[in-house]
Amino acid sequence: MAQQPDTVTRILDTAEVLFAERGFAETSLRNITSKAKVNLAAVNYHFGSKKSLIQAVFARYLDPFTVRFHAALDELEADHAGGVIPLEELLETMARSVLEVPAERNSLKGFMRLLGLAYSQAQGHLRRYIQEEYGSVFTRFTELVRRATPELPDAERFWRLHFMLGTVIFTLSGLDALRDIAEKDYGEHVSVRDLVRRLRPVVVAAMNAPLPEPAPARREAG
Amino acid sequence: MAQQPDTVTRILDTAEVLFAERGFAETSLRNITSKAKVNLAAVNYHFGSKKSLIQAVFARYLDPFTVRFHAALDELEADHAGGVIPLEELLETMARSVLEVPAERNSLKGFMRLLGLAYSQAQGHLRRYIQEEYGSVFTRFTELVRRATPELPDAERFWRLHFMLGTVIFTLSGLDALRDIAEKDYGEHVSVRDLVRRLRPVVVAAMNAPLPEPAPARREAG
DNA sequence: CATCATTGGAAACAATTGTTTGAATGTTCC
DNA sequence: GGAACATTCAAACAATTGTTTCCAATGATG
Repeated sequence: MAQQPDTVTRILDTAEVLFAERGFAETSLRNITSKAKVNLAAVNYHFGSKKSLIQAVFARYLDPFTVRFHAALDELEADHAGGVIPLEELLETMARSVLEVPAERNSLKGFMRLLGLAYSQAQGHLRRYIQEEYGSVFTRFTELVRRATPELPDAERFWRLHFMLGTVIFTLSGLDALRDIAEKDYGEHVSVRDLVRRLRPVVVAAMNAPLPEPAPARREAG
Repeated sequence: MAQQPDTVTRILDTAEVLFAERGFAETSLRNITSKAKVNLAAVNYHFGSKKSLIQAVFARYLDPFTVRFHAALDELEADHAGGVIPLEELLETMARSVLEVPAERNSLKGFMRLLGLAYSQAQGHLRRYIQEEYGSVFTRFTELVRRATPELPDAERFWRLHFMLGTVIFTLSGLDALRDIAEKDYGEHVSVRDLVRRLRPVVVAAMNAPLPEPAPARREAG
């Protein structure tokens, strides 16, 4: 019989799945511990609190991701030796880094749902935690995007990046439901890699879209 | 002194705000009733259960929205007398309909966050409720989009519409946080209408993006 | 006047929550 | 072996949850 993973890993594995399925508040520690076949107190013993468990679930993905992404960006910058890295390559690199980490554990879908939850579930502590721990890698990325799209006003680029972030997170986090519909209506099985392939031209076109008409002059308050 | 709205309205108003701020599970009935200054039992008396209250909050937006949207589409179809309605006009009409309803109560932001929650918080009953009650409007809309984009394969259009749905919901539901950043970093106050203005060219470009390269032939399983 | 739906208040309900405790067990190292 | 430490376990804790009940007051409707 295969050796059981240790308690900490079992808790993380189970918590990850349940959080992704139901959200944080809707998943009790008893749900987790019973499904993981560990004692209830084990969570507080190993992680201290439910909050910390949530953060630990994210850290297990984001720590290797940031390492990998930084390395990939290093390589990319070396290849272009001080020059500008084209937007397509930046996006490609990001997509590859995001896909690689959870691919090792066949949990891409779960990770995407977690990312979606991190944004949507108001859980203030999580947003703060992610921002503080992993903000720098995104700052680096957006700076490279800035150089790749010099014609875009800063504010416009900021918003478009978040538009695309929404596209990706929303789609991949709701993937199961959407996949069912797509398969039923178009008889087409969709893998995550198919989705990435479909996303590529859409994201590029969106980032390169013409600038919006300028805002109408605001009337002074009477 | 201004006449207090009746109990049902006070509950709905307060629940809407609190749900949008913290999510459904994180908002207790006692939170709602104490802030709304109504008795705890009033919720179960008027709505039956917390689930029904959640659905009622949504219905208060979606009922007038569907009426308005259907009417706007009727008008649009009449204008184009059997012909094809351009994609831009369809999107414009949708945006206008979405904006009009909550604008009357100055609660656009809250409504958007609610929409985001409806998708992200796994709350199965809510998704089912919305799908069953309001699915037909979206079916009608997507059919019109189909005629406006005949060059797109059906599956591709399906995915791109959901990409854009993600863009809009994600952005508008996280609006407060994003707005703070944008205002701090770019000294620019962003209204919802500004966002819609910025979204327009992005969404159009995304829908009209070139088709992705065909999927690589799948190797047969060995 | 009588009837009935609505409000308010307080209390209790049973269930579930995250967390803590203290004893039992296992593991490690001298 | 034995001391020191880490882990597991069942049980209990205090707090909060959605829901129900009972009773009194109110206001509108017939």
